[in-house]
Amino acid sequence: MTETAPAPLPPDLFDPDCPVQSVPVLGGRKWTWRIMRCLEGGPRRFSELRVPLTGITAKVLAESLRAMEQDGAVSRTEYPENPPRVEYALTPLGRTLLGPMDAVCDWSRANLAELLAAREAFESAER
Amino acid sequence: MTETAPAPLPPDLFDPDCPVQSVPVLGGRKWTWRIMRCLEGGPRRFSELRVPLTGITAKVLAESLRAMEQDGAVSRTEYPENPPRVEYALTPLGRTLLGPMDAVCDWSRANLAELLAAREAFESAER
DNA sequence: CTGTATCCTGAAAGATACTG
DNA sequence: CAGTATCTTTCAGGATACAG
Repeated sequence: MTETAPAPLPPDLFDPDCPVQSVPVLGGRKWTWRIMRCLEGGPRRFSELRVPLTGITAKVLAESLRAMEQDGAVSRTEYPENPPRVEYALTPLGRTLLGPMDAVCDWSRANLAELLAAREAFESAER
Repeated sequence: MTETAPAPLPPDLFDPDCPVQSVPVLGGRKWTWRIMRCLEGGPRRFSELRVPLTGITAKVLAESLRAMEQDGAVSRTEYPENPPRVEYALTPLGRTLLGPMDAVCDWSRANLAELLAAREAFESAER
């Protein structure tokens, strides 16, 4: 058995219809992770979100929030006042995502140095 | 204390230089998660990867692999044979990412139904 | 077999101006 | 305050052909 027998592949995960492919809420959007973090501490208004999310435009924030609302991770509450007030908050479903997100964030922090070193080494090797 | 005092925001995570912002390896790419999974069982050749990754083009696979190699998550070993053989494998660093990835994948599987329901409810409410 | 070289498309993001 | 309406930019991704 010295032959390199190809190890078996995981069964699912490879058809386009697999749940994980939709990697919901996180799907390719740039700001979703940070928005989730901003809402972690409680409900926030539109303008309150814009402050910590440096550089985000109103348009992109509105689009992102609507996508997250659509996926059931964020709720939007409109108060019929003047001037208008709207509050965004994590739903119970959204909160359950914080744990898995932490796992990835912690990994990023813990391995950032090694990762940057790898990038530098790659640069050096290429030239 | 009936006033809605804005809860404090997490300290970091919001400046553009924060480690987590680079969310390495995963950064916005469409195929990285699946490629990681394909390599989980052991080293694989370029053409072996193309099979389970239905629909990926050679160009995109090559680009993705190079990005992952650059981040130190994947190693590339070239064998000077004819015809040429190249094997890709997860590095030790890459392997440590599998755990956090599992957390998100498991979440996706566990909450897919609720998520799809939320999308339908959103559709209904909009019209 | 393992890629690269072009060209093209589409979706997200950014800039700017304006509205209820 | 909380967005929308346009327009432009950017870049990952896809299609196809070709190369070492």
